[in-house]
Amino acid sequence: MVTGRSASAEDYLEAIAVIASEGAPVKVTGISKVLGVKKPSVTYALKKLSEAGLVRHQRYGDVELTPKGATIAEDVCRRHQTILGFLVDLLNVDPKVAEEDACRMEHSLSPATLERLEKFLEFVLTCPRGEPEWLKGFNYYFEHGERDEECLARCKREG
Amino acid sequence: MVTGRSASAEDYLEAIAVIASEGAPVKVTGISKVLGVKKPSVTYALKKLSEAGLVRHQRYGDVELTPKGATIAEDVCRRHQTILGFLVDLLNVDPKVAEEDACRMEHSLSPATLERLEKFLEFVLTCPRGEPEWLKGFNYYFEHGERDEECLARCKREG
DNA sequence: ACATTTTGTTAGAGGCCTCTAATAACTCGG
DNA sequence: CCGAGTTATTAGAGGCCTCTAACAAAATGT
Repeated sequence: MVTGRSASAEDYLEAIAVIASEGAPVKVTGISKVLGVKKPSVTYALKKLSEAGLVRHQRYGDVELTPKGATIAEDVCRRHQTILGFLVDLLNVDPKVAEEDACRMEHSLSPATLERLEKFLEFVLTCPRGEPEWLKGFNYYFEHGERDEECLARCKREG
Repeated sequence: MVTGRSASAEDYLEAIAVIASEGAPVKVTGISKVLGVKKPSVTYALKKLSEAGLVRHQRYGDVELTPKGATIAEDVCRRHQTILGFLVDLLNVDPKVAEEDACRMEHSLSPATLERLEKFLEFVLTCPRGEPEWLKGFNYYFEHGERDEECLARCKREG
């Protein structure tokens, strides 16, 4: 974990960032609850992250991200949010499932893919005319197994 | 690994399925090459997978998926293909990067999300009129940071 | 200030997965 | 049939990460 880039390490950094962003002091118990692991696991992780220079923490003290750790944490959060947005706003996946999926997928997204996915979301969702027609079309397609009238008509008209 | 569902286990099952699908006999060396691990790691994995009833393999023999193993392998391959298709055909991510990303992401896609992603791809790419205009629009947007004329015009026309 | 409760740490075990080094079994050309 | 080369396995170590049990420190409240 000295490299600080395992999925587990990213999870810890992310959890610390999230707790800190809520204004609460970051403690072992809090991290433990967020990640659903026992406290000794947190202590172990903090030692590793500390050695890697990503976190500041001394016995019985509160936890703080170093600038390096904060950078990584931000990056992870960004990947998380992007994936979540894609799943929820575009694919219309159930938010709870999407959250779980995002937690797992956030560790395997390359920078190049992240960039394109972000742009994709941005492009689709910030269309000047709001949620594009074809997105409604997709959700209809998913529910009914066939394109809606509007879509078929447009396809024919433009085809 | 007795449950047979770790990322590593899925990788082995997928590799075995891929090699088998090429008509070649599945051997330790082949798996080792596909996954980029040393042969003792393969032997270890095969023992585990065998205990889990996902693979048939005896000392110095060829490897075979059990029906249960084959089902999982197919599922992994399907997730892989779907993600790859999304990254390459829709996001236009570099195929090499996309392949690597797919290899990592394939392990973290829930059934619900997979289903929606498949439908999404299908909807977009099998549009009766071929590659939709807005996909070209996205690629233009990605390159230039702003929407192309066609897109803006349409937005205005329909907005 | 002291006993109780909460919080955090250490110690030690164990699973997963990989590696290297050494050994064993298989395969083939001669 | 046999020896060389290939292929596969075993043995053993080690990293990562988690857990439980036991203990230590800190915080709380009366």
